[in-house]
Amino acid sequence: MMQTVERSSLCELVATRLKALILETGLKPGDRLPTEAELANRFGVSRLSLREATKSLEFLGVLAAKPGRGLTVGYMNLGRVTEYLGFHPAFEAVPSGELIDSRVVIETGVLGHVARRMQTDPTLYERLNEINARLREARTLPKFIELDIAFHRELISASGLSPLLAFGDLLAVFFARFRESVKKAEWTGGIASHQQLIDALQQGDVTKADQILSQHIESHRDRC
Amino acid sequence: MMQTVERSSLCELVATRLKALILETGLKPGDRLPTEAELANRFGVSRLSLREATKSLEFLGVLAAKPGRGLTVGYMNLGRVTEYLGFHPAFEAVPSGELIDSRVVIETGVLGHVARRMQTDPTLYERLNEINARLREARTLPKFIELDIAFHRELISASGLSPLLAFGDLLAVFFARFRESVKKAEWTGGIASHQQLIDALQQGDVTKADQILSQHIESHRDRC
DNA sequence: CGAGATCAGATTGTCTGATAATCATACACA
DNA sequence: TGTGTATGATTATCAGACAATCTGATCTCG
Repeated sequence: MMQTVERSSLCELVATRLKALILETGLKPGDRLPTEAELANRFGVSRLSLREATKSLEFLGVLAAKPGRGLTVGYMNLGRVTEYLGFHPAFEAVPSGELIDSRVVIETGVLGHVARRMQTDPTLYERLNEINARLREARTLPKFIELDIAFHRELISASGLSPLLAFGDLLAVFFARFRESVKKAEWTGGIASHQQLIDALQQGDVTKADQILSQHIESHRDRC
Repeated sequence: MMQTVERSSLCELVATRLKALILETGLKPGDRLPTEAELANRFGVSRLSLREATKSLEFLGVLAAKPGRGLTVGYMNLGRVTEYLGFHPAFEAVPSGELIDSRVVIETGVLGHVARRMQTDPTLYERLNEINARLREARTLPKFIELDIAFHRELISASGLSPLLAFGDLLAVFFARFRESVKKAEWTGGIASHQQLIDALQQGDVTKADQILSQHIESHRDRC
């Protein structure tokens, strides 16, 4: 008998059933699941095998477990995923050009939304401006990198599109390798670009903002 | 002694050390790690605790384990992540409007790249055209949905930007709820939009393609 | 001498059972 | 009524064992 289908390990089968259980019973984040012992019994596996599955799901944030309290549906934190995906050597295979192009797509894509929201919410401009101000006072490379990441994150955040913010965070991890090689002389130019960008946005000139930002990100292309 | 800091579970500590191990020794996908027994011994934990960490990382695709062969660095498959993140009830909280806007940003953002690549690679147009042809012959809603997803995936894929393709897959999962409510009468219009889109792209008219695609995706906004 | 089959060792997969740590709840007491 | 304590429930971690499976070396036969 050809059992060509990849023999899913017990762990994966259990994970699939747990997923189905959550879906079928319509559990929401915070709701409690049956105990490990009962789930193991219900699925017909040992408690250990069940634990390997719950641990994996817990790692993703799908589930949360506390001693004395039991298993609950988790609140899904993408940070864990980005942390363990971003470092991975498999992603070094992604050509630098694709990373840059992808960032340009996402960051320029949100500019229209940002400009529109700036009209009604003045704190957006203030927050971006404040980060850029702190950027001017940065004296060390790590500090500069930290604030530069914060600026671009705030930019996407200002669009109010949370899915893109999650994507941006993931991209930022991969992008770290570029920023390491930034020369100190280039700081000033970068900060000036930021300022032109947010000023253009506040004036509602999306086309100009787009042009500035594209050029700003493209400047990484020479390196690496 | 205030130990207010969240006491990371052993599993998480081990996962962190495993990550560090891969980074420090510069292991690449396919390379072998020490055995579970040795790692457990090195980290000072039981083999079971170590296994919970490796299982979690295996789930993400960071590691791969085979009996008789040992642990190796994995090839990182994002499909697993999207499968278990996409279904999660926590994401139902994301407003529909944000999902639509995010999709517009990504899909219209790649149009320029697609049009450029179409100039040198005629198979891109052919592939999109073929999916749309099969779309015309679809008779059931599930088949229609499947092909519609395939079309939009192919569109992003044609840009050659693999990071955005991964994001698009993730978004597609969340988007499933919209497609369920598509009326049969709307199929025809959608297919026509697809055709106008790829024709505009082949002619290099990115502005026109942008306009068609935006309107096409925006049409979902009424539903929900 | 070479190629295929076979066997032994190594390694992960899974199980059983037990103890410690932690939390939620009910209860007794002031 | 409010508070502190005790109890039970539940997960966290451990130890040891056996089965399943793969890798690589050895052996046999042409």
